[in-house]
This record gives sequence, C-alpha cells and structure tokens, in this order.
Amino acid sequence: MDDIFEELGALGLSSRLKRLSDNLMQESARIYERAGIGFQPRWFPVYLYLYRRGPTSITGLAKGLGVSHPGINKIANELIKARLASPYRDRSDKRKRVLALTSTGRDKFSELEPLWQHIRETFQAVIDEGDGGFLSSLALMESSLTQRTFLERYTDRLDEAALQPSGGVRTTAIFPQPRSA
Amino acid sequence: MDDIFEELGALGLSSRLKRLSDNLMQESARIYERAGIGFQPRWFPVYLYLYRRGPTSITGLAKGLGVSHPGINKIANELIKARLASPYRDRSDKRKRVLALTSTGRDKFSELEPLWQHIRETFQAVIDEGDGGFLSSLALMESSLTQRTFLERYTDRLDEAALQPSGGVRTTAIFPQPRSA
DNA sequence: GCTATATAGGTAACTGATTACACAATAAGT
DNA sequence: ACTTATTGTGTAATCAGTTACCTATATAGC
Repeated sequence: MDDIFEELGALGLSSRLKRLSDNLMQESARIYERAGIGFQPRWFPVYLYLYRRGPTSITGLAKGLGVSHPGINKIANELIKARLASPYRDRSDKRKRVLALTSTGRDKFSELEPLWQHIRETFQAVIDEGDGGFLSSLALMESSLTQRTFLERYTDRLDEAALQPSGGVRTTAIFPQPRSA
Repeated sequence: MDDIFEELGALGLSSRLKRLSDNLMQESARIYERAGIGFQPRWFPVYLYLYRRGPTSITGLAKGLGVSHPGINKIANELIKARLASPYRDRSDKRKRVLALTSTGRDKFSELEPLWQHIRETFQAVIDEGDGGFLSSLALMESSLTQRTFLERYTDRLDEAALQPSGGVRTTAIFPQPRSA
C-alpha cells in the first residue's frame, strides 16, 4: 500500500476514513470475539446510549446517534436477541417501541469496561504519535497502523498489562491471551 | 444528534469515522451528480492511481490502494463501461488484466480537476477550523459539518466563486448552480 | 519435462449500512 | 368528531465493500 492519497491532502479523505474505519471496526470485532464476550462493536453506540441516557425509542436512538432508523432497528433486534435489551410499547404513544437494557445488559457493562479501557488506551497511544492538525494526525495514524496493526498493539499492551498488573484490571480472565495465534 | 461519542475520546472512533466517511462520500456523490460529470467518488482512488502511475493490474491496484481485489475488479468494470479505462492482457503474464485509462479517461482529468480543487478547498476550510490533535480536530469537524453540511459549504463557496471569479475556473459551466434546490 | 506450489483474477455469498415505501398511531385544523 | 398531515416503525430493494472459493497461468524443484 503506497498511499497515493497522502499526496492529495483533503481529497480522497472519505476513502481514507472509510478504509481506516473499516479496519478499526474489523479489528475491534476480533478483540470482542477473542474475549468471548458476546458483544459486537457496532452495538456500541446504541448500547452506550441506552446505558447513559436510559430507555429510548428507535427513532430517538437514530436521531441521537445520527444514523438511519432501519439501521437502529436491526441493531435493536440483535440486542434483544442477545438478551441485552428488551422492548416495550410506550403507553402514551403506542407507535413507539422503547428499548431498555435488561439487568443482564446493564451487568454486561462491567465486563465490557476493561476491554474498552484497553481499547481506549491503545487508540490513545496511536493518536499520541501524531501531533499536527487532523490530516497530519490521520496520516501518521494510518502509517502507524500499517507498521503495526491495531490488533497487534492491543494484544501487546494486554500481554504487558498481564505481566505487570499495575492497573488492577483482571485482563487475563476476559482475554485468554492467544499469544501464538 | 447529541453526540454521546465525544464524551468517550478514542472509544467509538470507528463508528465516528464511518459515519463521517459515509456522509462525505454521499455528499461528494451529490456534487459529481449535480455537475453531471459522469464520475463516481468511489472511482477516485483507482482513477487517480491510473492517472499518476500509469497502467496497473487488478491486484496491483488492490495492493497499492489497500483494498480487496474483488472491490477493485468491480470498480474496474465500471470504469471500463464508462469508457474511461480499458483492459488488456499482459503479454509476459497472461493472468494479468492490466487497466489503462483511455484517452477519454485521461481527458476527463481536466473536467474533474476544478471540482476537486473546490472539494479540496472546502475540506481545507473545514479542517482549518480545527487545531488540536487528531481527536479534537475530528470533533470540531463533525460539529462543523453538523452546523453546516459539507454540501452546503461547497455550494456556497461555488456560488461565491461564480460571483467573483478570481481563480479563472469556469465553475458555472460544469456546475449549473441549483440555488433553490 | 513434470509435478507441486504460488499468484492473478473472477464469482458467490455475506455484511452493514442506506433510501424508498407501506402502514399504524397521533396531532392539528376545522 | 372528521379529515388531513405528521410521526414512529417495519420491510424491501439496493449498494459498496468484504471473505471464501474456484480456475487459469506461472514458477520452482526435481
């Protein structure tokens, strides 16, 4: 990948963003999958919205997250199937299907939290390698991620954390260290 | 859209990038469409690669651009159908289907250039509104684009350029000013 | 030269999102 | 109350990409 894009500044930005986003999304999925935590990265926005803001209707979520309502509908059904959320009809407006986290769903947070913590830190480390404006930061990030993928960084960090557990988060339990995968 | 994401720093970044990328891609498509120039934004990376680097095989493009070869294959066929490119078999390696711009394709560049110029400038203006690291720049960009969409900014800029043509680019000809669209 | 492996590219099935459309419930205007 | 417009949701069709798999050609080892 010799990145003809970088010559062009803002032009082709959407392609770059898409490519980056796809990669991140995909590697996040791998992380969740390996952790065996039964959670999909694309659920994240909806899940968090429900966790932070409480029960919300389909359209409420769509508007709140800036995506289309059919997309939310699909994710909603998946969350319901996974028993993390359950729907009910609004009493005063029977059109509304309100989505609320189940107690299982709420409890899941403590499982997810340490993962997110690591993901956050890993991202932050990648991001801190940059410095300039958005574009130069993005360029650095892309090349950084080419040097060593996000998944690799994440895994390494986790291995380190497992060896010297200074933060107190029980990483090994939820991420069984596939060292030689 | 009340952007619960921003509270989270790097977390949920891929969702943000995807959302942003989708929006940009979509609005770019609108720009090309309105210009009636017969060009799709997703062709851009392949087109530019061919323009800059000359004839390239399917796999060469895939590797050079960091995407999968079936994706390239599809775009290649579209470019061929649009008569912007044509394929030929490599003599020394008959497996290779090499893609080259047609003369029509190469000429297209001068049609595309002014559009890109404006797109580039519009992006740049959006980007210049930010200042900090990648995340804060991205956040600013997102909120900027919420205030006024990219398409609006682009259109306004073009209208201004049409009124005071200091750059010498014949914008009105290729973009028939849908003022009250 | 002959077999085994690697590479190029094409096709199919899947994914995750979108727009367009249909329908029910509500709100507004009279 | 009655008609009309708006809003919330669900479904279908579409789109741009991916992975997985297949075939054809090249290349390497013997």
